[in-house]
Amino acid sequence: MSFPLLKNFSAIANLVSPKSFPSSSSRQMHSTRLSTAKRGTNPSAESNNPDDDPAKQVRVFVRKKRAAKTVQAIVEATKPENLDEKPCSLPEIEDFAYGKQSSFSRSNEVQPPANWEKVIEGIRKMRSSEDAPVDSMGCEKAGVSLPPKNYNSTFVAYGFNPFRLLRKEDLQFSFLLYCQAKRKIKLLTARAIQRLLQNDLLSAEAINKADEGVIKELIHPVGFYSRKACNMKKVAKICLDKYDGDIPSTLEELLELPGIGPKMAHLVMNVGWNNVQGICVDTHVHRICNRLGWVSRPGTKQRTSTPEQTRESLQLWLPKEEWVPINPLLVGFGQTVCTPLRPRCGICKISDYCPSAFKETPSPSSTPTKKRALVE
DNA sequence: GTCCGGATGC
DNA sequence: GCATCGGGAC
Repeated sequence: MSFPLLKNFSAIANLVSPKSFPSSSSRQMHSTRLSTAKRGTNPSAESNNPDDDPAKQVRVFVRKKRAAKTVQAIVEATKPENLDEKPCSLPEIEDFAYGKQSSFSRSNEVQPPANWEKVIEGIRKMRSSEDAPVDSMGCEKAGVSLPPKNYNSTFVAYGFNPFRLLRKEDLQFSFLLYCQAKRKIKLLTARAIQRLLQNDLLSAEAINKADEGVIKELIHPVGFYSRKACNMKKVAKICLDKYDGDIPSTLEELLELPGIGPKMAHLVMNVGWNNVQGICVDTHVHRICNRLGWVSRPGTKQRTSTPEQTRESLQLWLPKEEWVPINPLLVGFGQTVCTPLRPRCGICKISDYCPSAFKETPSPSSTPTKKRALVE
């Protein structure tokens, strides 16, 4: 089936995942779960106002809670009393105290893993001779070598005319879209952004006015286009209402936007605002750091189970200069050599330093069978 | 047919 | 923890 024409609303409604728009039954479940909290105030009628929807309130509540938790963890880890005991004059810490820059724990208990510099050097060498999708479309590529908030070359790289985007806020917002649309396959993303641009849809204002179905059609080939279109509308509205069409400039506010989690928030902070608060950990960084034995769950030697754990563990020892470049480096490495399935240890030049080298299932057929066996 | 990718709900 | 989202790559 090709992509259906989104002519009528029911077609759209069918496409949108039930999780984005809870069905009446799931809404019922939510209200049951909320019973202790909600029933006392509004026992019977369910209002038509979407803001009164308990399911929505729960989602907002959970999102805020997650955001608060992430921020709290950073704040805790970098409180002066949790850093070195002596008053410290390091610029990073002074900056942190005033909320400017770093949130960098200087815990001296965590020793960097042996040979980590050789590993990074080795990966850099491998990366310079290969070509990974992230090289041609990664956000960092545009950000690192540019002054803050200057995305023009990103757009020029895609054949856009940056001068059509006159206002700084529009650039910021479109950058967020760009990050949201960021995909493995460069052409898909480029075309999606190009189509948005051709329709003058690269500003919060325009997205806010645009029809969701139209946005879906325009970004269609990217993954999760349905939910992304929905989130784009919501983000556009929030950006207009609260940030004057710009995007938020703090981690906490970014995390409150729908569809923006820790990974995206850090990426936007790092590249969009040139304000490094943490490492942007995606599945590649998560997987590779664990394979290398670079990270572990607090107090143990076990692998981390979530990217967030990996981020916290990695930040304990990785020097801050590496916080931004580590992401494109490992993503590229993960796309070409250290692949999720059947890593190519044979061509990997750092396998001598890797405790996981040649240890993961080399046979193509074994993985599905194994998985099935585990499930059953 | 299986994997990918992050956010999210359960 | 695990499924889900959508369609392309393998």
